[in-house]
Amino acid sequence: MNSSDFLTHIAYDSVIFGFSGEKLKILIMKYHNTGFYALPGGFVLKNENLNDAVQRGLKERTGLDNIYLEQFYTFGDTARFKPEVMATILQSNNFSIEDYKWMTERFISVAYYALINYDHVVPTPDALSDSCDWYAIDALPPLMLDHLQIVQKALQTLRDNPERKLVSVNLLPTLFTMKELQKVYEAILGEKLRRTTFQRKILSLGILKRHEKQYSGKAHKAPFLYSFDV
Amino acid sequence: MNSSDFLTHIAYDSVIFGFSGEKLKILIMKYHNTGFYALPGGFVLKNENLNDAVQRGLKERTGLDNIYLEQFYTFGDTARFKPEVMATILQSNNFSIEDYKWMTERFISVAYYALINYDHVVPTPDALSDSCDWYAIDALPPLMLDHLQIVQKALQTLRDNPERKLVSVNLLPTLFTMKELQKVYEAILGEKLRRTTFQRKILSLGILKRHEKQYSGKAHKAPFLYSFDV
DNA sequence: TTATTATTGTCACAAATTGAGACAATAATA
DNA sequence: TATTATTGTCTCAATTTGTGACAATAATAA
Repeated sequence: MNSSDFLTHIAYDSVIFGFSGEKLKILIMKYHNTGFYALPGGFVLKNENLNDAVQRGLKERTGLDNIYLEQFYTFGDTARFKPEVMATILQSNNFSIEDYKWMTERFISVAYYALINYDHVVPTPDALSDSCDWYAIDALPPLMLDHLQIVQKALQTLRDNPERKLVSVNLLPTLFTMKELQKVYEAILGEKLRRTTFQRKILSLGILKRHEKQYSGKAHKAPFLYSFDV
Repeated sequence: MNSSDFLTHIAYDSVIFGFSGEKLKILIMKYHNTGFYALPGGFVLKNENLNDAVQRGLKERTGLDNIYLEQFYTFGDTARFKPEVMATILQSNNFSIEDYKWMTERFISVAYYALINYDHVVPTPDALSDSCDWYAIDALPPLMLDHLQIVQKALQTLRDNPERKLVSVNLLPTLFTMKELQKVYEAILGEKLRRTTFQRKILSLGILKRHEKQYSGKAHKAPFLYSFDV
């Protein structure tokens, strides 16, 4: 695969949300020697569907495979074009600026978000990056270019329709308790919810299947386990 | 302006919704000599914001100026790449295929929708097209490429959040009656609404300002006129 | 065995929202 | 002056949501 296999001027960026009991976090990559923090992103092959490119690129860059991605906005301001940033990254990785000239041109970036249960995956950085870590959404490092703006728009999109997207399907293990489900909603919405109202509401949607109880060893009534049934 | 001023592989398409008392309609262009029906679309200049390109292009192609546009999806499947279609259009307009080779390459298209009151504007076709007409959403001509799919996704987006986007602002004249407003909602949602419930609900949102009555000359009580107050 | 503790599932009642119809108040016409 | 069509508003029922109460556990401590 070489430079000329990619569509020029088109990139994607992804906001990978993870959840693990308490907080909503985001996957951030750090580029070698530059100190640049960035969202996982990449390019589209000339004969590849845009959506497939995102799946492929994400697998290559983070090791994450087969995750549910939702496109939410395409960023195309000229202000996001900072040729010196990409030049610095290329140089730090000993890529020839001549060969990768197309990478220093302006890009329009299609942004996606994904939701995963981060206990079940270990993201691994690719050759361009020296790390690939989770950061809580209220404690992000300084992100390069307009990536903070991209994160904020992703979060807004998520908050605007938490039920329609059935986000929790991907953020929880197959079987989960009502309390765990509630914590997902609270993390996304950024506010506490009332236990009884939440339980009644979510059950009335008819999307949950009830299973056996979960005996945790704690000194109290054991909660039922649920799975999504849609 | 010549070919090399544009970003390669990036296009936009727009779904312009119009309303005039009864039905929701869409603006469709017809290309010279080809019989192709298409959404108004265009390309992005190298030093131009994506959103500005759409405004500019729409003005050039249809004469519509300064309208509220909302980006809703970016279409990037390889299946939408049909080089022979663009070649046919170029030939029918006596454009040299050599000079406009970039136009026959694959495009990823960012789609926008707009909402306008179509009594107040007269869209006029550009040089590429021989017409620029309104079609009811349930009586569209056969559209080229994936343009029908784009229309359907636009409509879905609109239906999913008719209030958040305050769509009616742009579909109605400055002053309008409650009945006219109700008809807009009915056209978008594709269903009848209950008069009293609708009126109570919309008034409770506090986004309307009441003005003098409208004496239409009909033999019944005159309705108040409203405007949006946000 | 028997309290104790923390949490869960469910119910009950109030408050708020929505559904559905009734009805009086008009503008014009007959 | 009655008639007609439509509008603004009210009422009451039905549904949904907010809020707290409470009994039913699963483990632990006495």
